[in-house]
Amino acid sequence: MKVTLKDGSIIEAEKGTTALDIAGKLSQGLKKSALAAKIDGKIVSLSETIEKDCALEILVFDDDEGKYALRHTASHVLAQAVKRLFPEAKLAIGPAIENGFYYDFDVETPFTAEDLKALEKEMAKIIQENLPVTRTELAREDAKKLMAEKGEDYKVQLIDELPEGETISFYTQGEFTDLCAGPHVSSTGRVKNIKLLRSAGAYWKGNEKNKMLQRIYGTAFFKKDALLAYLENLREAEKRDHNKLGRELKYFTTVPEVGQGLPLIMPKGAKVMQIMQRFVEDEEERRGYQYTKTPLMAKSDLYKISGHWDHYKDGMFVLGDEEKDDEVLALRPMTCPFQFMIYKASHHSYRELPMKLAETSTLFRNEASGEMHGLIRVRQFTLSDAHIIATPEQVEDEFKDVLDLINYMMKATGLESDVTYRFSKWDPKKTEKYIDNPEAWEFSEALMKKILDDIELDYVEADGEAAFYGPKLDVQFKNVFGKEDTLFTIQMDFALAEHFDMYYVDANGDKQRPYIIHRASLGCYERTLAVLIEKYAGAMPLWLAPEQVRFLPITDRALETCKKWEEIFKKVGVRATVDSRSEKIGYKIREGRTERLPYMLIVGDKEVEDGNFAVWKRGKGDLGPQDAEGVLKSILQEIEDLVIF
RNA sequence: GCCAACGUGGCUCAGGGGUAGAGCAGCUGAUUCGUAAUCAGCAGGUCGUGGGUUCAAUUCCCACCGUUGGCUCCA
Repeated sequence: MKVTLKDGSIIEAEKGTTALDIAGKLSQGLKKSALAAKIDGKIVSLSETIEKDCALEILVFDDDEGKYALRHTASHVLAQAVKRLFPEAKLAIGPAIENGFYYDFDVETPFTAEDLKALEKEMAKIIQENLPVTRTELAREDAKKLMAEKGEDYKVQLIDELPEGETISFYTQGEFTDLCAGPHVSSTGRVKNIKLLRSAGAYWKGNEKNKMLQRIYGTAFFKKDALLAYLENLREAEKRDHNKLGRELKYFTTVPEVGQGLPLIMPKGAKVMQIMQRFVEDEEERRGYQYTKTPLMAKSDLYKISGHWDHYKDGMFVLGDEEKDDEVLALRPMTCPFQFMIYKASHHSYRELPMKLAETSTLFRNEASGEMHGLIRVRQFTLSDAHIIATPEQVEDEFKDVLDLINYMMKATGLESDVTYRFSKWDPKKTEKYIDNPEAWEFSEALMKKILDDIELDYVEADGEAAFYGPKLDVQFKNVFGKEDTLFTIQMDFALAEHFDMYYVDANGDKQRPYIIHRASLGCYERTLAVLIEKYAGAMPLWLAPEQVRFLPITDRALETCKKWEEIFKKVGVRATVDSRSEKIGYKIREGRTERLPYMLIVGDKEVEDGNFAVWKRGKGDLGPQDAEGVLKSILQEIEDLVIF
């Protein structure tokens, strides 16, 4: 029997040898670090026997599949520990996920921090016991019977939902058996380094109508050092949390009297937002966008036309009572219907298209209380919003132009390497969530896919993430906790032009329906600010820094010179201040460092005399004395280089 | 909205059934200093809010509000 290895070499093996045996033949080291195998492209456990010629790859922890196998087994070890300590717990599901694993349990009382510690100890024991993990297959009825006997109602339900003809497999380690497709590592001893991170509630099958189960999150690594490094990383990342750092650095605050999800943006935060807004508005006007200013609220009539009343009412702040009042108003959750009314206020020729209407738009969404998070999920936010009304022929180019604009914004803010793209599609099963027009969905999703493939964008597809009126391309960013949020979005809309009866007159004098692209360019400013704080750990890029330069006089004798230069810097547009307090220079520098100032220019008797600044630069430290005018010029140059490229 | 943890001066935190403490920040004064904290003094809290238990509650119990991590939802 011939087995082809990853490097193309072929070795002879007897029928019935296992993947692990072959790993051992190759090297003892590989045998030790092997976690799973890939046979003819299929991921399997190492205990899998090989019966015919095949291609074999031994997977280790550095391979994603190896990682998943190890962490998947770790989740079984957790479940086994839970069963030992809490025999009444019912098992739900327990997959490996990015950076770790979780397992959902149905228990009477939620797990406490002490429970997690005890479970971790028990898991260490199970790992110590080094129980072999073995696979068995059962017929559907036998599988159901086995799980029903054990009282595992959720597993019975899972078996019922498996498609006809599917192999039903179980994995057993010691006294513990779990329904599972695998693959797993060969024994519990391979799991080695585990850490339980937290417990949290989670709905069975992710549906809020179902029972809430208790989920335990954990992680596992092959090497202890890697686990420790990962935990250290988590702690480091949390220090960058915008919700902590943004408050510490006085970018924003919240007070109970104002309310949840309603942050108060402080001068530093407002300055960064203002800089971004000016940048966005200038750039968009250059690209042919026209700015509008529309009301923050409207009668319910408007939202009824757009469909928001039917699809989005729960998310809106409604002023008044539909039963009692003649007129019911609502704060706007979106800008589109308002700008559509502007479009409709006059007749349009195809010659005027594409028409690009932009607005720096404040929106209101009544998020549920548990959903608010710092500046990332709020109830009022300001979006650099726009709607492009175009002929069908123009849609493709316009879509590409929007992507180009977004790219430019991401380069300017330095976020381009931190984002991923998500092609958000509808879900035909969720009819209540989406406009019912299957052909239009199929058509617009196909069009969008063509554009994305055309420009060779690297994206993932996500079902059920579309807007109610059409598919989207979302630009996603992960926060310090690894949670993903949308930063920018481009949405294809085939429905609202119809709802609003928008049209243009074509070359033949006939009325035609335009296409509409909804898009946000620098996302919403609150969220973008949060993302920037996290990415830069509060050290804003020079062009966005609320305070770019601070002059530090060493003695009061240098104060006049500092004030004179402050005026000059301000005149040419550099945001500069003077720290005029009678404190020691070390104290002022320490404070400037904690505030992440990009530049501190220190002026003492020597500098006054020589016309120099002693330059302190963020990330570089003391650069020594430099010619004052030269410093100003180089700072101006540096700012320009960051924005124009 | 659901599951859980948490809530003590502006911030970080200690304490704990007999009405509260530290450091930083603030204020006042002194110091004029060369690259991460000068010294001294002063002031600041009805311990998130409201109920209950108790002779007595900031501490124990309940509700609400808020914060945090998940779930659901979403820019």
